[in-house]
Amino acid sequence: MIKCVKCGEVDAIAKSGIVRGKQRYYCGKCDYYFTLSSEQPLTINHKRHPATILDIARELQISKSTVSRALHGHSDINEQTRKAVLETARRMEYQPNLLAYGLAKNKSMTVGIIVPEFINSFFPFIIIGAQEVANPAGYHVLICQSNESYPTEVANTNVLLSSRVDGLLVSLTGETPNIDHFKKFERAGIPVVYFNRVCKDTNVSQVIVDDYDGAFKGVVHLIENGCRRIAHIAGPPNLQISQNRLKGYLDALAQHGIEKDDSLIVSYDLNPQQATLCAKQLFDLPTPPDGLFAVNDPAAIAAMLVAKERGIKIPEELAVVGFSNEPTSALIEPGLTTLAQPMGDIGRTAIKMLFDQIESEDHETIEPETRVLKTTLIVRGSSLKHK
Amino acid sequence: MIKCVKCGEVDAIAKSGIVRGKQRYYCGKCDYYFTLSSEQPLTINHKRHPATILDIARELQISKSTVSRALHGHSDINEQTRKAVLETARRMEYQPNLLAYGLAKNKSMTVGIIVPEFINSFFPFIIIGAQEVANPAGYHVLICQSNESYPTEVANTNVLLSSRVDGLLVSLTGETPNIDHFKKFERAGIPVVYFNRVCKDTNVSQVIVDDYDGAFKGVVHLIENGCRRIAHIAGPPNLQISQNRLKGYLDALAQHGIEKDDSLIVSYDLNPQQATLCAKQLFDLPTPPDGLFAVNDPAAIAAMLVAKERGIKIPEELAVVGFSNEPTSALIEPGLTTLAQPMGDIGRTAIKMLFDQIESEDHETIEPETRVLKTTLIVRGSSLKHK
DNA sequence: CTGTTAGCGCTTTCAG
DNA sequence: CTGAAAGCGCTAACAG
Repeated sequence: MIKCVKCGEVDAIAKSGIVRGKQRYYCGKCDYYFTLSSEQPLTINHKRHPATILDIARELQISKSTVSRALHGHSDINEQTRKAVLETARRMEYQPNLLAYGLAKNKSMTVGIIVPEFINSFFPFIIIGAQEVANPAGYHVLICQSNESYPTEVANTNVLLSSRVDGLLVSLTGETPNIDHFKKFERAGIPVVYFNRVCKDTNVSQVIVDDYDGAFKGVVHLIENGCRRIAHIAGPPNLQISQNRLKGYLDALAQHGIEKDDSLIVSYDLNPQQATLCAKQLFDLPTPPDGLFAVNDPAAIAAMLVAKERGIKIPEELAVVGFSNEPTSALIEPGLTTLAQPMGDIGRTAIKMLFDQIESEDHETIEPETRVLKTTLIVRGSSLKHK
Repeated sequence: MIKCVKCGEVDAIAKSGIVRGKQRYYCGKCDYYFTLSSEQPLTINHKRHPATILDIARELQISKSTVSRALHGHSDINEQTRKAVLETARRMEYQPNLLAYGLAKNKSMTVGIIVPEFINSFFPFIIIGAQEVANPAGYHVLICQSNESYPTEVANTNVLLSSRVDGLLVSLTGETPNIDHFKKFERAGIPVVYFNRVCKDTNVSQVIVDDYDGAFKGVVHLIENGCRRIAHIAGPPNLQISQNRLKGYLDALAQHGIEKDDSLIVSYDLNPQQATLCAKQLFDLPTPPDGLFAVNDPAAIAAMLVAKERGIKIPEELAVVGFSNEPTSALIEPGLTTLAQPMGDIGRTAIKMLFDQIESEDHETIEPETRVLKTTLIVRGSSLKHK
């Protein structure tokens, strides 16, 4: 309710245009034009209730539809009105209620991302890449950790479904047997892009690196450095990365006339302790390996620690190659030779593909696509026998 | 012929009255009541529209309030009705719409957490601790990265305000000059708990470690190992951790009769590259240090790399102590002596304090509290001159 | 024990 | 260019 600043009248007050971004009023009783100075205390009590568009509307004596339009820079809006709304919003510390927005638009402006863990730097780098694209577009990223546990991954999908995410990025756990739990998203019309740890299912969008090629390059590098008995700490068999890296390893051996020795291939479930056990098992072999290709850096590093403990000299007695180029690989001694993955690119590419699907009116029309990025062999001390 | 919808039995089926106009059946084999409507194909089209309580209500010919009550295990509900609702919900793949729930209850079941970065493992471990408490309580954690940038931190606060988080956990950036931007939460009645990187403001709830004590212990350890010229790579002056660790360093020196030398104290803005520069500056001194206490592990490790590059022997010519016990500290060579922080505990404690405030009806009544956790000196090779 | 009704804050036709 | 009104999915009195 507006009160004339001159005579105090409340009934005979009419709006009379907007000047300098402020609503001007006219008092019919004392024939006086005035604007409400911004010094006036606002009527909201933030304690009870954050400012809403209705508060702004009331303050300005306009409708909330107009406020909504002004806030979104709708074209059909008077410039003065727009300014006044924006100014009042600022003064009231108005923050749009994303819950209400999401409910009305059926769009949460949030994308989910499920990663197996974020203690190592690999997934954080990917998440950062994804956020670099998402945030400027006005989207938030809801990060879930499956903790390498299949049930947790399933639970995560339900959380994200409840949060009504507009899209989902996933890297599977080492024990995920199938992707049935992601079919729910498909049914709900929510696009999903898999990255890094994907499943056999080819009918999905995914971003991966050329694991076969990377593994091949890594193992060839070991062979060229004189290794003949090359062991492999492999990943869980359900993951494509494990299968492809194993294949790259095997093909590199075959192509160089080295016979495959099954006792040199041990499987690791991505659990750090198990990597240590795998390494011990390999070093306990009657004829221990002179080279090691591990499915990832943490496993390679765990093996290096075991080797050091046992006095096995790296790289002289054992040359080691990892996968991913975790920052730690450059810090340990000797430095770990590894296959660098473009982590930021993986995140950016994956979320761009996701946005393509989100933005396309009809998600069906987008063909599932597999984007394959390249790895780079980073040579460090752990593999250079002759030097 | 009637078939049990649960176990498929056909013989042990009996009629069991009529509920809401439908013939109800009872399966004696699996002790289950059902009506035939459940056999009918569901009417929802998930593509257009995920199941809502209204869909369940229509299917069961009951009101949506009843569905709501059944779903939340409200006591005043018929057990049979509850079961029917739950079963239908399952069949319809019903997922509660958190946006609608939040709007209605004015509670998003989400707490925000702002961390400066999550490439190092320190903050991830804290986040995991927080999630361990939050998830079982039905809360989600919305993770924001301020990226050590004050403007980004301010932007993050607005995002979280819009998301209507029920509470906030924050660790400040190295350049945050004040906490005015968090006052918005106070005004909105949203509790905030600061952790690790806090501000001078004592009138807030916070979880920190005893930085002074940790630094003191670390520096005394260096002195006891024969260091006399101990340098300090200090953190940004706006942070309490920097001030307190510096103070611990200074007091340890004073208490052992070692005079303070300002040229041995260099300040670092938490930017990795700058740590390297700081180290170089110290090693370029006419009389270089024989000991180094760094405000955190990344700085200590950066300094160790510079030292190695220059052929400075660690620990013989330079003993090093870091802070936090990042996993990498155990992997580099020599191992980095450091002050372990109970990261999981920090996260768990902080979010418990937050929940205490969220759950208390009147947030005002909770007195701001500062919880101080202990650090532990982890001695590794980087500091053991006599061995 | 269950149904009715009125919002929560925002968007979005549809009329002016 | 602006307003009125309906509705997004859910909760919460208030009646029965």
